[in-house]
Amino acid sequence: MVKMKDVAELAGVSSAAVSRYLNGGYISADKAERIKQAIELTGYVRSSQARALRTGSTKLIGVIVPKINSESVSRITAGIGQVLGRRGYQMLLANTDNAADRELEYLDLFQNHPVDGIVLVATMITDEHRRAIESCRVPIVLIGQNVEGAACVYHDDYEAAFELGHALAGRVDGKIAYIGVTEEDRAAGYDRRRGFEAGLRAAGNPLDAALIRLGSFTLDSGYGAARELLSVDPDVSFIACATDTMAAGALRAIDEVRGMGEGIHRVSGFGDNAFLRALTGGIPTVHYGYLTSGVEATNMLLNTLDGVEGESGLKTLKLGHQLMNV
Amino acid sequence: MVKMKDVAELAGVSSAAVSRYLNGGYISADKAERIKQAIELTGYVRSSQARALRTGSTKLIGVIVPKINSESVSRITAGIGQVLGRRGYQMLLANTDNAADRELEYLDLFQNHPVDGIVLVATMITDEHRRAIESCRVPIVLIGQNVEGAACVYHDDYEAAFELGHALAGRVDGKIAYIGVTEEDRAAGYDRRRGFEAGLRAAGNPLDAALIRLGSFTLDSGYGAARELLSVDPDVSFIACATDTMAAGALRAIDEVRGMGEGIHRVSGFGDNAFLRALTGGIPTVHYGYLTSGVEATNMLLNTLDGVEGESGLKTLKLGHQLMNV
DNA sequence: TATTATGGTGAAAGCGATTTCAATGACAGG
DNA sequence: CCTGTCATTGAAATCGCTTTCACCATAATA
Repeated sequence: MVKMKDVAELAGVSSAAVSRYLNGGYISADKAERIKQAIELTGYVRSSQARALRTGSTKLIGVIVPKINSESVSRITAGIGQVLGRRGYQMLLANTDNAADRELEYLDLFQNHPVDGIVLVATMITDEHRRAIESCRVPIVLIGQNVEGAACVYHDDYEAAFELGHALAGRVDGKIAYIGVTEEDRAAGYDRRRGFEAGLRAAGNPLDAALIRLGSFTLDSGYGAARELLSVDPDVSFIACATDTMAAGALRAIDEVRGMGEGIHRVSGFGDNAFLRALTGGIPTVHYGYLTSGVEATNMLLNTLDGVEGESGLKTLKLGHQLMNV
Repeated sequence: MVKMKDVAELAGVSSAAVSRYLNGGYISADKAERIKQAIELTGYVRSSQARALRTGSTKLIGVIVPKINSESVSRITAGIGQVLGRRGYQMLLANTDNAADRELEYLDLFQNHPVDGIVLVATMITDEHRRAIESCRVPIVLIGQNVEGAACVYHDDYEAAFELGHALAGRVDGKIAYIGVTEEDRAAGYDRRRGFEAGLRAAGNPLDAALIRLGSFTLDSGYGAARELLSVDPDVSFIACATDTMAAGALRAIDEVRGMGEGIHRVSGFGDNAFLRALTGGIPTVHYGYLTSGVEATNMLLNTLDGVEGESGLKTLKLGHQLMNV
């Protein structure tokens, strides 16, 4: 492995000069040229490990996600990766498989170890999380939740759910049921349910608390909850879900119990899943710019790290949403 | 930041002793105990950068994927991450967005830089790829393609497509069309099309070459190709696709042109997508153990790196498949 | 002419670990 | 008592880079 010293010798300069050449310090034109040639000749690449040890910066960003194989998360991740690549950073990906404690574990691992910054695609935010975020040694940005005191890029789930509920209230005859997710997930659990309820109520068609069920983000859990709802109360004619994935499960349940329908105006979701859109013609749902949230969050983080002036540093950013098919 | 020397001083030993304690060298019981206490007291964690510089190993694995937001890839990635986490490695994720040149770029970046090994979720394998893989400084495993001379974990797309074609040939009345992907993708493009054609032919119902179209892995491209097929030949009654995603697009096209049907026995795909399964009741498709392929490939790679004896090192591994809904 | 700046330069001091090496004391065998 | 093992030990050398620092020309200023 050719190292800096070799290049320096070949170019007839000191390794300090080579380092300066590489990092843009004082260097005369002719030596710069000789160094450039020597580098090309030897195929030298600098050891990021040595550089990291010396400078303390690794050009690595830790990305913590709750589950990689979900459409929303993988879109966010795509956005993050896009910006990271463009700006010369690399992504250290940690998948917690929805286990909050592994989230903390990685948060720990990352800051003690090699990353310059962290993007946390957040679900549950416990007090322990808040503490860990607070005491984080490197800059950190959250995606998907709005947490006081931390930089966040999020969508207004309450508002979106309110609008969805309000819009739906009038167009559904029969009872509306709701399949949510754990309220520990403030955004997808608490905010969406409360917003939806408030929207229905505002439209004069309040949600029957007996028709609320809890799913676990999966298609199967949506299916199971829907089956139960349909068997408990045959008057249920519409099932609103906290995610499109669960809505797909609910749809299957409805198909099984009631026969195939035209697929729309029987369930609603969140996320505007492409498959659901194509295969059902479009259920009422909320479109979020997932990719954008990854992009925005990452730009924010890197601006702080690179000290880009004029550009905004860490702050909280609310992104817009769009009601679909209502 | 507390360093090894601090721990050593507190414990009244040399830093060499602390290093030995950490790495399992000769150390007496009482000193071990004192070091243990000192570490707990100070909250010392060792700098992976310094360690990496000295040992040359980063405990980082580079993972190159063509696109993160696709079900198959994200399942594979989940499998990779699972093993990596369990075995004390971390994942450096590079998303090439389906650009073959960025694949090469990352291959380069990774081996010059900080990773101990590479998992390449492969699509197109050009000669340049082959050369890059050949000359790779670190161990590398491919997923999804079977390339001579490289360690590969793959599915037998030809065989699966053959079986699918053969099974389908008898049950479809009317013409069968095919939407494939670029044949530069040997597995998903070339093998699937050829296998499917051979299966149909073997069953005495050969594919009309005029009814073959090319998509680009996306739902929309499946939709577009299907629209065209349906307008070109009204006798087309079944559209086989190289991926479930394109099949979903084709299904939407069929729905639009011919009205909603019962959703099955009109298209087929590859990948056994969960949404498709739930929303259509199940189209004929091939189930691959994507997660398993990630797991197997990563275990193989880490076995080589860690020098696990008894366990298999780098080799090529063909995984099974399963026909669904035929 | 006497002083400052100013662009350029290399030697050398780290960054925080791992690992070689020679030295130590204890202890069994002769 | 002497010698050879053997488990332990710390000093010191690296790993490959960045960065300070002192220093040197040369140009600009007084």
